[in-house]
Amino acid sequence: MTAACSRPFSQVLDRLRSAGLRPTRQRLALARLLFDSCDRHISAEQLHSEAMDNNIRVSLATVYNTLHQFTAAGMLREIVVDAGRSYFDTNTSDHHHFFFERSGHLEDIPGDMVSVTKMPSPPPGTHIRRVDVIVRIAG
Amino acid sequence: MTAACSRPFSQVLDRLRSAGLRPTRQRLALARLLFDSCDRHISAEQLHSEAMDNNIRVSLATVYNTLHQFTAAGMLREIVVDAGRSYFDTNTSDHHHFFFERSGHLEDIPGDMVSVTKMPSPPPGTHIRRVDVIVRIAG
DNA sequence: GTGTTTGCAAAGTGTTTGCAATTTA
DNA sequence: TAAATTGCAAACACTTTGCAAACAC
Repeated sequence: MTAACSRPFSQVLDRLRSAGLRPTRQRLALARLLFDSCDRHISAEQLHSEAMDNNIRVSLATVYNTLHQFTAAGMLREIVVDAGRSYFDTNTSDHHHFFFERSGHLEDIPGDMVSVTKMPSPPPGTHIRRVDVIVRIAG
Repeated sequence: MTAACSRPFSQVLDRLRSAGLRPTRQRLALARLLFDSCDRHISAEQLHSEAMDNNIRVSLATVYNTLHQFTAAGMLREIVVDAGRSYFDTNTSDHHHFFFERSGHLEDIPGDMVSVTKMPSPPPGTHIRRVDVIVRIAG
């Protein structure tokens, strides 16, 4: 039943602890939904209704809080492809995305499939936090 | 008075006509604000208040409509960096962006400063509409 | 005149917030 | 018990919509 790339329960617990987050019922249940399968790109509303489907009582506000807390803890990465909706990616390693405009669906592109060269340097005192590449697919 | 890279009035008119858009007072005034200087990254609210400052009477709804019509006509490009706010870029040539997270400010990166290699092909029947590279600057 | 465009205010969307009640350590 | 967390509903910011009045051709 456990998907090939699920994260062990203990690892999730450790991540929560080291982020100073108590392992509450809601956070554990959401973590299970998020990390029991691979490479999910999920919105808050989607995760909330998935929780409902699994009889996990959790409010939408808590889903938002939890997604942001997990993101701050490095367990998720936020992706913005489209004004007015955020997706959260369970794959936090270096990679990029196809965005299928027709369906709104996201798909990973491995980090080594893209190379960015000759980047101008950022102003002194600042640094590059991340480079997002979004390949927009139409049709 | 005219900035170095402004677009001639006649070109704007032709673009509007070929998109089937009547050159109304509002559209012409907004076009002037947008294209009289170079490489602007502007939100609907910003353009609306700029119009107010210049005594151009135009409603926010019309600013939104106009920005979308200009985008459909290829005169603008929409950029999404951040859920809940769209920017419109007056530079429609091939290029990418620095996004300064602290200030919310955008800056162009010339297209030839970035190279994307070995891209996986999109599914049959679809095509790549655009590749967006956003370099997120923190600090 | 005829069809397009506009402005307004209302509705819609996704997200955040304030605070009392609950839960955790 | 003290501090963190939750749920709810209300507030929010941005965007879109519906429709009558104004406008372009």
